[in-house]
Amino acid sequence: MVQGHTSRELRLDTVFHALSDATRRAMLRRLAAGERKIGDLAEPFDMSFNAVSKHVKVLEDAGLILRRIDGRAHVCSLAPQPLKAADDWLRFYESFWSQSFDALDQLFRAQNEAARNSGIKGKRK
Amino acid sequence: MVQGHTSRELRLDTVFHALSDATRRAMLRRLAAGERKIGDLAEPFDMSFNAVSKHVKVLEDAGLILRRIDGRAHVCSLAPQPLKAADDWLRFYESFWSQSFDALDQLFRAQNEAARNSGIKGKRK
DNA sequence: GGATTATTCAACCATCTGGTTGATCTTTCT
DNA sequence: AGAAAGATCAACCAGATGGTTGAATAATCC
Repeated sequence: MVQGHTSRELRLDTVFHALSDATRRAMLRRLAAGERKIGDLAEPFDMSFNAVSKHVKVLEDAGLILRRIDGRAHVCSLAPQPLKAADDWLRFYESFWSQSFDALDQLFRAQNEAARNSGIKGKRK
Repeated sequence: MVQGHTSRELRLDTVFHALSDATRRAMLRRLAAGERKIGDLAEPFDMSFNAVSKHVKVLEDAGLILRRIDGRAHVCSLAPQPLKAADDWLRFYESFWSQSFDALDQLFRAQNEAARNSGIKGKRK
């Protein structure tokens, strides 16, 4: 019964979910170059304007973009803080991937860790 | 018609999706301490063993864990490479979040960038 | 005022998601 | 051999997701 479900966890849920779609990631890349109105964001994609509008909403709900209304146009800009939150979570694992151990090394290492930590089912059969 | 959909894109889709669930993130944290059999992974959570088994499959399909079969137990270990791929994607934005600019600074900056970069559809018709 | 532009909202649809239960399979214990 | 343990598979379900179309709203152009 761990299941903390802090608001920070919920936030990470929505941020990672927003990032799990290539269309939305491409939009963020585009916004890194500067503000874009939604129509401009839609232009490169082979889907309806409405579909793009929905993607923008997902990004907005995740806090990844800000929307400024300028006349009849909605202008979007990048809001990078949630990306930092996601990166903070990921960087916990930096030591694992930076050690360039291959699958076997990793297996060995993990086995050692398991033996030290749990001690339980060290050997079987 | 951008829509590259390289296999690397597909990979990021599945990795970010796998990370978008707090239960799965907790499992990865647990595996960072060493190998665990699926039953051990299931123990902290208030859900059926089968539900946990499905989560493990999602992580496995995303390449985030390896599974080794040991007698009747399936032993999981962390496979950190896809986490690095996700981090690589995220770090592109490091300059944005590290500059601690607030929303207004960012707006200003993005506007300048937009003026310099696009120029294209500044006005049409 | 009327047309056009930029966008949202609402309804619909197929598929995916995260959970459940029940049956099955293999391995280990006694 | 039979029971228990560890896990998968299959079917089912409610709700979310990603797309569509059509209608409505608000701002700008003529």
